[in-house]
Amino acid sequence: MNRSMKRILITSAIPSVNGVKHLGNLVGSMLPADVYARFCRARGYETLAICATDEHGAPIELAAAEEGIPVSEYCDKWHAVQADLGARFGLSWDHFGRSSSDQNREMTWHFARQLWKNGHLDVRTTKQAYSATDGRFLPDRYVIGTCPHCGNINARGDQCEVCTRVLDPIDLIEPRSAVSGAKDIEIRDSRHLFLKQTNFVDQLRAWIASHKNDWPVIVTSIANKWLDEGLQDRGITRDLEWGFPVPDDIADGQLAGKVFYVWFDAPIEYIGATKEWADKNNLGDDAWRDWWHGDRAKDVTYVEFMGKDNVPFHTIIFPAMILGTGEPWKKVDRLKGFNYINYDGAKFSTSSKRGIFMDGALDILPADYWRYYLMANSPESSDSMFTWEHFQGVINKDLADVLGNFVNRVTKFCVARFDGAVPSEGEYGDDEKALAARLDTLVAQYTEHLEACEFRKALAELRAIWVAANEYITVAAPWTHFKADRAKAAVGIRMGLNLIHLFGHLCWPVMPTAARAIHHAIQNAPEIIPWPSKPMAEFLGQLEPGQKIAPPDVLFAKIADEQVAEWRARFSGTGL
RNA sequence: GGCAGCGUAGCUCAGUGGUAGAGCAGGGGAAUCAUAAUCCCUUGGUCGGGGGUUCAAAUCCCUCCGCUGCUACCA
Repeated sequence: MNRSMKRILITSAIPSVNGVKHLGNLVGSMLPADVYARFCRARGYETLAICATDEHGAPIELAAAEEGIPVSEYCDKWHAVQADLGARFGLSWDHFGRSSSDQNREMTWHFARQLWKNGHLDVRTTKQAYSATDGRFLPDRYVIGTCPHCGNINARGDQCEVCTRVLDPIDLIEPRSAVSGAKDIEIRDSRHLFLKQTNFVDQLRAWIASHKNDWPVIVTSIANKWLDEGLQDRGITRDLEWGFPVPDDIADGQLAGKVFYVWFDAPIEYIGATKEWADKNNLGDDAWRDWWHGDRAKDVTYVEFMGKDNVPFHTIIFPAMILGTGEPWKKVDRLKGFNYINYDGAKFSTSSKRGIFMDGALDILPADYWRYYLMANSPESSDSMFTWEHFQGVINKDLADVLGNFVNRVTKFCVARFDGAVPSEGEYGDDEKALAARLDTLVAQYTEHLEACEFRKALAELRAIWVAANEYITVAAPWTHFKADRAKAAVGIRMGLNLIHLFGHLCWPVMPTAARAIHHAIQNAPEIIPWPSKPMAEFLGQLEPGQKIAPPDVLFAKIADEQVAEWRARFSGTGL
């Protein structure tokens, strides 16, 4: 393994296995992680991109019950669906794991044992709602009753959505089970393990302060808010059937029958999934350590992608767990947190099917349309807004007109006038030199922004590169010069073809399929299309005269007003 | 209620102390290779309201209004 290479470990917040994810889930974690991973591979960095489904927790247990199938079967089914949709969206994970894996169970037990051994876990007795009819403990939010503050008869046990007050199920008047409606709710004592997060406040504060300038504001402000409000020790076990059982050697078996809290084992799955990846590829029992542990992972830069809802778990709880092990685990270096994308003025909603989900998105348009739009408008500094008009405008203008039409006009003209081969006549002159100089700047800026995971800015540069090409071809005007000065026209088309070749390289991290189609117009593309490292003057002069080209079909079809009307109706959700 | 973020052109957003910006949309022109696609020029904003600090404020402080999120058992 070449250890002089830059090494980048990338994780996306792992999506709940529970159903198909919407574009809001995609845009904050999986998609930017993939664009960055592809960029890193294109640059030749040693890259490992990890994601997984999060398969534990009460909602999953209950969803399986609702479908009437065993939880493991439910997870198998939806993991496969999500893996398929991810692949169809071009998400190029090195491994898409499962938090319920054997590897993750071992890793979770290891973390728990270390924390227990080091005195960072407590056994405490808590009051939990129990439904005899359901035969189970109920999470707070699955107990429904009348709010003692405002009288709302459908208040949830964790919080009343009408008066927004935080509740305890004990407070509810006439509590009932959200699962069965049963009214025989009783409060029982239940022992649980607690992570003594308070042991790590100072270390966490210092660590977060050290990232004040390289993490987004949204990330440090959320993390500091938690610290400022005072950390509470956190329960890390639950009264559920489905999950990793607490081993008997922790607390002398006092936790028999309990499982670990989903948020305890979910972040560990980043490591567990790396082990799954190593096992799958027969890399040996210790290969995962090269990314995660001690000196073996010393040269790794670890980058995490997530929506803002996930930030507390990745800045406070998981780091506290890592600190508590007393072991040299890799901690996140760059934490890219995202805000939310709203749909036509309100939130995407999984429960009311409002908004666009990954399967529906692919039903109507290829993945690259979505990838480009979402990254060009990613909610980096604040929540962003999806509207169909805006989406239509961006796709039609940027992709169909500025990029697609450039490829089309140059290749078609080349076929009509130069026999479909790279013309050989003429020499590059001042216009071509000026273009190369301008592109040196734009490509460098595009590269810097991708390196910094500044996706909106990066894609604005990419677009500026396409615009520069259109400006050039307008001035070069080969269609005007063709009759009087064939060599001059040849120079313009040769440059145009080289520009298309450049686009194939530059688009690949964002739009892998379209990038390959663009590159294939000129010549075959390697599996990973490498990042241009040469100066533009050289890169744009590399196509061999006489080489045949192959004009592609329409790369990006325009979106018609009628389609927009149809899609708006289709995706408006069940609430309308 | 508490905390956090946001409020800049018709729309989506940059800009965090030094003469208000981009893309789209709108207006005018050029070109006719191309998916009627491109290129050039251009209209447009008392930077949510008010107060303060400063030689200078979209930017810092205070206050008010509005929107959004979080509030620890939804991930």
